[in-house]
Amino acid sequence: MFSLEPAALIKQFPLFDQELASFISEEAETKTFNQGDVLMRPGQFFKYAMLVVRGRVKLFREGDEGEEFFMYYLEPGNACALSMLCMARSQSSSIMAVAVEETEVVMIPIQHMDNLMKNYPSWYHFVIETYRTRFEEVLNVIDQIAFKNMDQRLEWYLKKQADVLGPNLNLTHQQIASDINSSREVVSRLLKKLENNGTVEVERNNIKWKG
Amino acid sequence: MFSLEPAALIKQFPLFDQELASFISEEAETKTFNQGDVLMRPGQFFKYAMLVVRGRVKLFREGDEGEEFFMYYLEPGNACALSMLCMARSQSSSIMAVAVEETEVVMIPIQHMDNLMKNYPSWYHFVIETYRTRFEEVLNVIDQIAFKNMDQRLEWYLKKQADVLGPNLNLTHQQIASDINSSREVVSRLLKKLENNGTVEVERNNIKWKG
DNA sequence: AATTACGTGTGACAAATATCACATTTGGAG
DNA sequence: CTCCAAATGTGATATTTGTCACACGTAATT
Repeated sequence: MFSLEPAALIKQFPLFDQELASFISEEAETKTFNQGDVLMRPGQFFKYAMLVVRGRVKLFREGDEGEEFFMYYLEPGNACALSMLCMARSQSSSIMAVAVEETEVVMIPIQHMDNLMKNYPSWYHFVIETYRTRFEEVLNVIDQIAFKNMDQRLEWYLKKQADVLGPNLNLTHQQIASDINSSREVVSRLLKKLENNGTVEVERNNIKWKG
Repeated sequence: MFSLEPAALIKQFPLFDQELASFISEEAETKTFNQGDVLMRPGQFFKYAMLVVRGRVKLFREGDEGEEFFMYYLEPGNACALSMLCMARSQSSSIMAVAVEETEVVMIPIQHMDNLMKNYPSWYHFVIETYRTRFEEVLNVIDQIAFKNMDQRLEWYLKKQADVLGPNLNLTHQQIASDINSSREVVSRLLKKLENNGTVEVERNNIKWKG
């Protein structure tokens, strides 16, 4: 469990200064999500800015026929950029966020945003940094799907997974195919190629990244 | 030519209030770019937040082999989100911005950002709105290239162009192909289909959108 | 041990898109 | 007008990716 102490906040969010951490400690709550819980769905309205302090959240785009296209993970120390972007007008978003393990989130009611922006410069820097990182991430996704073939995209995907989840990836080929919007057979074949390369080792329900 | 009067600013940027417009009027400059001028290139550092007041700027992602993948246009009243995101740390960006016609831009030196954020709530709302719009735009791009076939992507592309440039699009098939990362022949064939549909009329150097 | 569900492997084929080679049209420059 | 360069049209073919049908292996269950 995460304690909403200023010191703990600063440890998770090094950009925060003392005053900001104190304020959030006073005004925010934490909430725990179970694996599979939805933090954000298309059309939802935001009441809180959400900062991850434990666990892991998967962000993906939903296609018209229910395809789930993986975009990125939020880890402890990350904030959900969308929850901060949309708050100003409680706009709807078009992206799904799901906890992939038990996940704890600091929830800051959106009515504090103006105050935070105005009186806590370190909050503003944190927000900017959050936007910047996510924007960059999304641009990288575009690079991949616009310019690269499946084999490169698969490799990039596995690398990104390994960066976050560690080198042992408990994924079925079907899950991967869904995340990169391909098909199981294609993924199986490409994985075999990567295995011959020495880039991965493939077992049932497990892929070991050796890049 | 754009006059940096508060009233003119508010007309272009309705979210601005009087104080903000006065401040910008005092501290910013305008700069005119000719057609083809580069406003932003990968790796460049930002000294100004840039607000478009006249003309039109094309934003696109560059592939490793020089492909140019179209993302969106900035029109009068829009700001370059990247120029605001990166300023905080003068980060490098990985996206190109080129004027497609003579374009005038209000340049606000980045050293004013903290002050603007702190003391001008309408600035902060404008920034949030800018981010939100651009993020949404980029997510739509991902939708298209992740889930749609070329014919749908072409149609979407033409519609987006027509929304900005009007129904008469002075584009060659080659330019379109480059913008959607396809090839001229494919674009020609798909355009013919759309013409049979009644969605467009195709002439040399000109496509009339009738969606 | 037999059964079952699930994950994976594989070949044949289909569809979408890219590429190549070359023909044809069109508008403008001389 | 003539000619040239640019833009477009078109068929043949290659490549990439998706789909289908079914075989096989493995782990859990009865």
